[in-house]
Amino acid sequence: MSRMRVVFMGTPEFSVPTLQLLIRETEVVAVYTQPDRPVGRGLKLQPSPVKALAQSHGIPVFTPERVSVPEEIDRIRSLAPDFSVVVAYGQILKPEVIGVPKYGTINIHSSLLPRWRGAAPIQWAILSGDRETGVSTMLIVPKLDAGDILLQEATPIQADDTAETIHDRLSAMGARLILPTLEGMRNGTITPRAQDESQVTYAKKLVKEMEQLDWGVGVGQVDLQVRGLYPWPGTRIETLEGLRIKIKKGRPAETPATGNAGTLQECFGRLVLKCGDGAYEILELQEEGKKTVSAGEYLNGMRGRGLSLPMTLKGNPT
RNA sequence: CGCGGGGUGGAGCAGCCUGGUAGCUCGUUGGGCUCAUAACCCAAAGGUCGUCAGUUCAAAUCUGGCCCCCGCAA
Repeated sequence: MSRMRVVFMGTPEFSVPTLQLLIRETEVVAVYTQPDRPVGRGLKLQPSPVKALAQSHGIPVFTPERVSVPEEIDRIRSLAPDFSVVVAYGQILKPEVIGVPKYGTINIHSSLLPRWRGAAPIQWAILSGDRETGVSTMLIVPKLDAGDILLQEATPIQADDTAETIHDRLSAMGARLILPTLEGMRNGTITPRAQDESQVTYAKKLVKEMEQLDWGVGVGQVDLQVRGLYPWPGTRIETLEGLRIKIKKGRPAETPATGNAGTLQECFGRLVLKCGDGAYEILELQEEGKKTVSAGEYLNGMRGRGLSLPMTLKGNPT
């Protein structure tokens, strides 16, 4: 059986496992990714993870600001691809681009569609307290994440899962799903399934401001935010003294804390945040400009600085 | 030249502005108390204060170069 000719479109780390697999099992004739961006301290221009991988395999890489222009469409057409595979590319494809490949343009989306169409499906699944999430392969249509579903695989969201752990898991799961999807589409053994529009939810893009913790909500919701927004944008609290602290890891406390909501306190040697309806134990945190430390280390440092608990947080509960 | 914080015994921090005995909390080791303990008490070990050079009678502290780490922004 001849190897399938694939055009790959993707950009971040999430796309890498799928590209790796495609490079091994198919003929990747071209890779499209976002142009190099200034990234990191010093704002040096950095290639995307996808670009770095493709180049290391000698695959032609294209980084147009807009892929849906005649020049690029002609180029893709000349490559005569069997499929285009799109994984977190970061550009909207026009119908003329979608229509080029012989068997179709396939997308890997990190949710169990029709739930969580949009930009941040992993985070919203956690923030909403979903019991499970997963990946879907689907046909790309001009409407955002609305194409027919091809294959899906689910994974439970555990109590200690964060957006980071789910991201890594779904990234690998997506890669596992791509070959069966392509083969199924080429052989006609997969029947595209329309999304149930009544079940659609949208995962709107995350913004920096979401890091601000509303400590007036319940402990359960605080836990969902800490895990769902980790590692970005994270969860931040600020004390009246002006300490700006990011909660990196935590969990609902085993023992209820006394005192008012919105105070940071020490409780049996543990660092605890009193919320609307209980106490949240902070396990790892990071003060602005400093490195991440465990709660125990942070308490030690506080004593060295002459600071003492409890401390009151800024912000108003809803 | 994007903005900013930091490198001090094993860990996390203070001291630096206003140069002149190395401080705090924890950990480690030994001893004590206790039926017992992650609790408490006593004692001890452990640091060329990132690095190179300069100023000075004297530098963790002031000046300049270099290395490394981190936050923001993207």
